[in-house]
Amino acid sequence: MSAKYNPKIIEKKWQSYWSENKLFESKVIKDKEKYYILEMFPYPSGKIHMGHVRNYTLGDVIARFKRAMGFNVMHPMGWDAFGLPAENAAIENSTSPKTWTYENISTMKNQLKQMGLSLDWSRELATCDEIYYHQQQKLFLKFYNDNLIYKKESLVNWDPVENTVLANEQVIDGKGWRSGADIEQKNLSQWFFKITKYAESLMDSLDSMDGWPEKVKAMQKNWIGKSYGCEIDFEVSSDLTLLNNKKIKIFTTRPDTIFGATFCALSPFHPLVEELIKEEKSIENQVFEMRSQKISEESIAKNDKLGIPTKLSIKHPFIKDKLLPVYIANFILMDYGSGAIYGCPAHDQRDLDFAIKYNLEIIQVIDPEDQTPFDNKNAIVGNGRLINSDFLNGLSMDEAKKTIITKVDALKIGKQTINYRLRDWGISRQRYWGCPIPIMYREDGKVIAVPEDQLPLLLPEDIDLSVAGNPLDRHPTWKYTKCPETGMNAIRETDTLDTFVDSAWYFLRFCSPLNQHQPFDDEEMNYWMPVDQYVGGVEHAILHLLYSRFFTKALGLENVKEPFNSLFTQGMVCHNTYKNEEKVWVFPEDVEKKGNQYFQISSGQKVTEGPIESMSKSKKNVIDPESIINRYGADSARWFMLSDSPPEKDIKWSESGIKGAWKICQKIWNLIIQNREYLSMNAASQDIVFEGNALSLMKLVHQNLKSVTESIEKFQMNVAIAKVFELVNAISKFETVKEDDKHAVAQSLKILIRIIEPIVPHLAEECWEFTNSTNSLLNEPWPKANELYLINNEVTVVVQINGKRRGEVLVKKDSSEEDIYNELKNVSNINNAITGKNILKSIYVQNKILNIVLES
RNA sequence: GGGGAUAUGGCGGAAUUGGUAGACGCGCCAGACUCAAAAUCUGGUGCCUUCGGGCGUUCCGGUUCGACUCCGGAUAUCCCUACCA
Repeated sequence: MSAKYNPKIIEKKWQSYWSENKLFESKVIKDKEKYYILEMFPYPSGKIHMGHVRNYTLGDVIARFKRAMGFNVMHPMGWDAFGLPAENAAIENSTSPKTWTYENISTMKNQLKQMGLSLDWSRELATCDEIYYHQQQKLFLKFYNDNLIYKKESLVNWDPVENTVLANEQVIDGKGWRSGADIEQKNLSQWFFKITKYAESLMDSLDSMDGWPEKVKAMQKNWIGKSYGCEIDFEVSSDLTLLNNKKIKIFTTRPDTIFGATFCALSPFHPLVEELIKEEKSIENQVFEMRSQKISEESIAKNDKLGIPTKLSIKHPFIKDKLLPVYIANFILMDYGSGAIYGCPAHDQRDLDFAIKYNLEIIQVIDPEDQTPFDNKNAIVGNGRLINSDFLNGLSMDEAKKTIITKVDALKIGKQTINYRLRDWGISRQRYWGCPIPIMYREDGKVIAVPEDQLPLLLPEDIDLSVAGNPLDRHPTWKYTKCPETGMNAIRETDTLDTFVDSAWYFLRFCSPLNQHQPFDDEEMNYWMPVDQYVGGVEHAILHLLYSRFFTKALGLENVKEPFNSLFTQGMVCHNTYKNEEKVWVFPEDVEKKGNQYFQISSGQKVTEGPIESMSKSKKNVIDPESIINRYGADSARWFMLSDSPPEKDIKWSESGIKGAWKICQKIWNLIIQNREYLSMNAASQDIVFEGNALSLMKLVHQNLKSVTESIEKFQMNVAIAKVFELVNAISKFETVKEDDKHAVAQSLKILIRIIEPIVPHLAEECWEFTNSTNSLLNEPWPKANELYLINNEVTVVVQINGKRRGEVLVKKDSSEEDIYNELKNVSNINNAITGKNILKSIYVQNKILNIVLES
């Protein structure tokens, strides 16, 4: 027991103690209420970063708090361990993805342990563990048999140099991020999860998910993008006999504008275009060019609207002999609606731009409510009544929509439809370091699922990554196999699964991570699921969270309809950025301030301060958690992560912030040291009736205890920290005069120690030792604020005149309005203000406020 | 273009949900200790003031005895999404 606060020593000591006594290992206890707290598991990139520190500290506070509140807490941790960076790193460092990944896991696990997190490491899993992806392959087969997986041709970004598919974010300005090659659009046969089958259900349950931030729910709703509309078949009229009388199905959310339709536009990927090319060779090149144009996301928005005229027309269903010309247009998406639209230029800006460019007819069919005249430049999109529309004239837009839908339905040329923006989830990746897909292609062309008893289908380890392309595809033996039924030759699927598949069910696996026979044990799963609190970054608001919800629904679990009861999305960790004279980013540690100017220490160059941005390696504005823990200790780092900003908002890393955290840790330690003999006093102090200063202290302590408890429950950790500060300051200033005072201090300190444990667990444990308690701190229940100290016999009532604060009076609790007026006679300025005036009204809120309204 | 969020001192941020605006921290100022500095401790700190007060939660308006909080409008910033028919 040294008198100096030494986090290095005490943090090690308690981490070993917790681990040796397996204090955070969890198991099913039937008659105890469970609490499953989960933070998004990390990708093992090498080292933990400040974002992890914040995320996991937040989760840990909740885990430790709930534990103290008497819950049976499960708080597991694992690794999102498959993925492309491992392949790249393996090439750079001439190692294997597997070695690289497991080495990183070991480093990062060690770092997480140094943070003092109350994690149940006995449940640790990595998605690249054979035991994990074995079970995942079984899930794949289940979904395959349930018809939730299918294969189809799909466009991908193809890097011709690396021989591989790239994700959208790996395509920068139309070029591959590594090779710099022009990226092509290639049609590849790929596997898909039928997530769209659950679009309705995924949408519906959002409304009842009260524990989720509105923001995230809104993002998911937009992503699913439900819209009501109408499909209408148009008959083709053409000189090309092969295409004449064919049908084009269009989707529209504005069937009311059908009389304003003046052209039809097809996606360049529309099946009819394929046929058209055969007939109309002259447009083939134009179509190919248009197809290849869709490369980078940003360039799409800037693209002009282009159309290729065709020899086709479609017949207007309600205007006899009216033909609408058919164009192939670059702004029509094949995978939304039916890949074909009719254009109504007067009431859609895109259609109008297109019509102007190609000199097409423009017919106004909505007379807007605000009577704005149509200027032929700005489409009228607001509400109004129908004009120029035959039998629809005079109707409102809603009435017109209904009328048309009824009509096309009766004519059997269309129907009302619901359309979703959500698309099926493409899960094929032409990559090595991922879960192999248990499928083979037999020589007779049949697709065969690998039987369950032949799983796991393991990744080969003798691979060659030095050549571009997928090593599984090039492997000399791996992909060759035989059909288990017929013995015919077969070739394995060489694509692996998207890593989002791995993370779409890991929360289920945590319930029984060692189970060799099934993905999860039903009994354990039914006890622990759903996750009570999920904590992670908002960047996963859509994909990961939607996929996880889809998996949970697709598994058809009886008792679990949604995986995450509550979701908390924490903000990012930001930091100053600096650039030197060469416009090169400079590490903050390499910057010193002299006067008003910044200089780079290593080069002596002048440095300019850039904007505060989220920590990222590329901008070099990162702070290494490990060095912070070495210098200040994990408790200080934890404290700072919680103290400065509300958890949902971004926090700015600052030297003064971490120093402040260090200071308060030290202050608490010194406070305990100074009063240690009181802490070990053995009197039955609970029964003491405190008076005077001691009573005031107890009141403050219990009020703050209540606030801290409520703040943690509301995730307002910064407020909880503020209340702890008040507590520490009050106890520090308290002077022990009488014997009872010592007991008041002892009780206060014990409460203090207990409630800081979720925040600074090592410090708290070390302090708790002074109490000589037989109960270890972790088993000490969360204290409950004593009602006795929460009640005040005297209250301050604020007195307002005409709504403005003019003074206050200290009165007995529950005093009447009359009592207040009596007291006011002694308050000169108020008394002066009201004497001789006519009191119009007097509003009195007991124990709070008296507002006197005077005649002016 | 569509959707969402936010706006409070020099700074990060509180405010029991309509009832003392600015808790707590940082910074700053003053003092104590010190030969001195660091550290620590004590006190002060929204703005203006003729010391009576006046003004203050982005701006304009409304509801109310009373508005940071509710309603209408404007501005700014941020995030998501993006030719979704």
